[in-house]
Amino acid sequence: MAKRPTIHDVAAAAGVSRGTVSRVLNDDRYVSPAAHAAVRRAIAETGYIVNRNARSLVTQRTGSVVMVLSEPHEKVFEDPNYSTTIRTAIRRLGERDVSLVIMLAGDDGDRERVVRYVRGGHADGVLLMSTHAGDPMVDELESMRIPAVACGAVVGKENVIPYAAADDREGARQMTRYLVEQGRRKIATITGPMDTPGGIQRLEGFADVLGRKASRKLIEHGDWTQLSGESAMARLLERTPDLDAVFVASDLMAAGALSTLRAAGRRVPDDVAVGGFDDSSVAATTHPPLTTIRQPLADVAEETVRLLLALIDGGGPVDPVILPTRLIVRESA
Amino acid sequence: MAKRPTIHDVAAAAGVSRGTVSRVLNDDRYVSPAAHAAVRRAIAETGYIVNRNARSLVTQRTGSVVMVLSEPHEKVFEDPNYSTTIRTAIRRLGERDVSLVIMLAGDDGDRERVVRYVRGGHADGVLLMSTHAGDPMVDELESMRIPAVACGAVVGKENVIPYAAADDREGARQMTRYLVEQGRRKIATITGPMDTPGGIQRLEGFADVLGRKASRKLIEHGDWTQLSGESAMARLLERTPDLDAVFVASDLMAAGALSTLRAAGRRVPDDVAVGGFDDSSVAATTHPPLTTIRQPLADVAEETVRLLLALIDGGGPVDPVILPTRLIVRESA
DNA sequence: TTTCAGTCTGTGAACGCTCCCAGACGTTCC
DNA sequence: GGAACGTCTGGGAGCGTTCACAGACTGAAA
Repeated sequence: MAKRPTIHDVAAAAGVSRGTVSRVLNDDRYVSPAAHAAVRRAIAETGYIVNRNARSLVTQRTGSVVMVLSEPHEKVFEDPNYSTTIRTAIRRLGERDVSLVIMLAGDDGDRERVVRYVRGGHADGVLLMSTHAGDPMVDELESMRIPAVACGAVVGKENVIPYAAADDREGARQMTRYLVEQGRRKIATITGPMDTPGGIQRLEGFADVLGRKASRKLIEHGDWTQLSGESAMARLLERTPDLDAVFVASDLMAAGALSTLRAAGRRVPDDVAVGGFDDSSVAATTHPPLTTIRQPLADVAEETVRLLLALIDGGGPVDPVILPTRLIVRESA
Repeated sequence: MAKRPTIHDVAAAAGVSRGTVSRVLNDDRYVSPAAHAAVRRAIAETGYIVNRNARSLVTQRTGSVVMVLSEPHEKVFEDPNYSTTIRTAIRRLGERDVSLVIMLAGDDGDRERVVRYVRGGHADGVLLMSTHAGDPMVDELESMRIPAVACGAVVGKENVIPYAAADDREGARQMTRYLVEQGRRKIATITGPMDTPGGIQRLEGFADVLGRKASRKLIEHGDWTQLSGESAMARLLERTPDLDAVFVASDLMAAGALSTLRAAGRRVPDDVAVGGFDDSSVAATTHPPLTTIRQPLADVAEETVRLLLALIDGGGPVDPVILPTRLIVRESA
């Protein structure tokens, strides 16, 4: 790679000093129109690009943000929701010339690496994804005072880590109410992990509507994966063969539930109605297509990024943002 | 954030000079066991972490790699294959303490940003994903002499940008041969975009087996999306209503083709056999489950990263790697 | 003893930027 | 006419590293 022009070269070409070039670069006031023009021209002529390392060295700002994915390696990304979030984040951050570094936090080694990375001052902010309750990494990040926000609440840290999220609880209520309205009488649910907000709150919403009818026998837990949906459904069927509906806390698990039901010879929705959650891409491809709850994922991602940028820009504390969900009726319920 | 210890502090704590600390940090020879131990202890005591910016400033190495996703924004990540690649890349790079920055290159503005980023020296290497033929960004990157590899060949640059890929052509042959062996007589195909290696080579493999029987009338093009699979299938059915099999160049498009076939009242596989490609997660959830070609995606990703690291480490030119595919028989064919 | 090679250490000089200060210019106002 | 202020500019210092070099200390060979 050829030697790149430095701020010195630009200054020389423009006939001004480093200081002046730096001022126009950083949009400072106090630079004359003539100098401004000369510098702009010199920048274009020399093809100058500021060296972020040198800049970071003195400003202590890096111009990058790290997204931390707290899933065991084999599960990361299985959920298509990640995609939307990552895409949105990259785009919005990119507009501000902030770059996105992605790190995995699936095991202790990973988490230590994340902490070291952040402690090393390599990121201006942290974007937490699917962080589980009680994760010690969060405490460490917290103690460093680095701007951090979560996409979806961090259970137990709702008041210390700001977040944007869909209204999981109300979404679950919408679906449960719908199943009730459809005349279903024995409604079961497959929840997500109970250390995630989606796991907890979607179950709460379910219970809100059903009250005492939401008995322990009608509740099974999964871990968001398709496979876990299959086995949870199997357990439910065994315990309560006469159930006539199931609210599954994610589309992917619902896809798993569907295959178990099919294998067991139950017709969907005739014998058993199935409701999903997410309205992810799988929802349309299952057979029958899933009736589900749409989360405004792109909006959640946008808001998360907005919160983080606000935090980085040093505005005071920011408030969590909760966005409404919507029932999407297809054929499974 | 509290003031972080510098190499100076470590040197003072260990009773040696900056130089010696730097030497143990960079695993240089010529440092006495006593000094080495003292420095190690001082590092632990002070909680010292090297400042990458300062280091990069002098070494011209950044310790990060940028992955460039060349899809229009709305399509990025629709293909679940991305996930595997990203996950693998993060993991393998992480082991070497190299971090991964992800950038989108969906429009001209994006591509310019990527070029600026790389020209700015912010990455030690570039990992190209789904780059389309004739992309001017590639020429620019090439002219900068930055280590670059592609995950899947860059059409037209096969000899200048090293890559790792699945054996698309042979995979297509495997599927086509299988359809022929099953007694199918009128076999159509839905290809990917003809400026991508998967688009081109899977069609070539198809033609390899069918010879002159692969007539223009039996070929339709999609753009990897589910929707494009639906419409391509519709066009095929209209033109050749009596086709009895279709090889679709991706599972996602195959899912689209399946719904079109279902809507048209064709039974799969009885009336029409459908073969996919990728063995991505959708393959198992379609109805019926897709017979498809498994790509060793994780291996491809591993190899891509390996190539890039080799290039960065300054070994001479590296050779492309092509990995074998495998037929997975399910129910659609 | 001198010479030499090998090991180990400290130090000044970069790397490319921003920040801060001093100073040169106007103006405007008393 | 000079004080006071706002605008604009240049240059030194410093951010935290690595690198190259010089020098000190060994032990072995001449």
